[in-house]
Amino acid sequence: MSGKRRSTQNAMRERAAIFAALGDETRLAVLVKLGDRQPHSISRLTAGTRMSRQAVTKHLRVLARAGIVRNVHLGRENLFKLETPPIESARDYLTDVSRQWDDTLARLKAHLEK
Amino acid sequence: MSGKRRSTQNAMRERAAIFAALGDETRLAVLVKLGDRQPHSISRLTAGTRMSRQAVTKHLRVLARAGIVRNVHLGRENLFKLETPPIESARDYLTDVSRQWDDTLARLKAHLEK
DNA sequence: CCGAACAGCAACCAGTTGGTTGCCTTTTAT
DNA sequence: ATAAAAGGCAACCAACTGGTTGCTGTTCGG
Repeated sequence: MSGKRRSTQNAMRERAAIFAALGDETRLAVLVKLGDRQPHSISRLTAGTRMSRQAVTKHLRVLARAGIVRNVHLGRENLFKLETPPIESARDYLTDVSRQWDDTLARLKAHLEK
Repeated sequence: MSGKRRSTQNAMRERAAIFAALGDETRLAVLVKLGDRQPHSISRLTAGTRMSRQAVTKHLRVLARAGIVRNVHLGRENLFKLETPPIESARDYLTDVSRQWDDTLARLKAHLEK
């Protein structure tokens, strides 16, 4: 059915968005800072960065759109924290791509040994 | 030492390049086609793509520069095949990021904050 | 209450990306 | 020997990205 095809294409697009979000050095640096699982304010994430606060804000928005990060407003601060599920999904996808051939072989073998 | 810091930054840049290369829907589609571990010619990869051959060529070059794909000229054909090590390295990095505060991250953070 | 800290919005800019088309070279097949 | 298949190269284009600056609004601390 074409419904299935569309859903896989959507999944594809989401994955591409996740990888694209990860495909920037400064965003990876932000993720490393968020790796302590604590919410960080934008100013905090900007400190020591040689970049403007707005630049960091834009990067955070990219990460948020990809679902890699989630934000919560607390008082005058906007706190961001790491969201692991999409990252894990992307990781699983990479395993699939690099193992496709092996999987096919394994399935074949299992079928033959039945 | 700042030599170590530079090396982690280089690793960072390489990873960003890999993720950036993966961050495009049509490139992911190419990778899926290459998932059978067999070398494919550019024309073959273009077939059924609604895209021009040159567009596919550009995408392949992006993947090649990231080390995800390797090409070999055979006669008049240019054959591309999947190269798994960088993909696996990227996957491992994602596991590190999503894992709770493991020591790889701790070391990375220490170096970046120095 | 008032200044400073935190942040959003908009405009703008240069460089990169993703794609096209046109033309040329090399290799294969008949 | 020659036409078709495979692909490289260059120019060009629109759209997106990553970054800046300037200004405004809100919330906290003294």
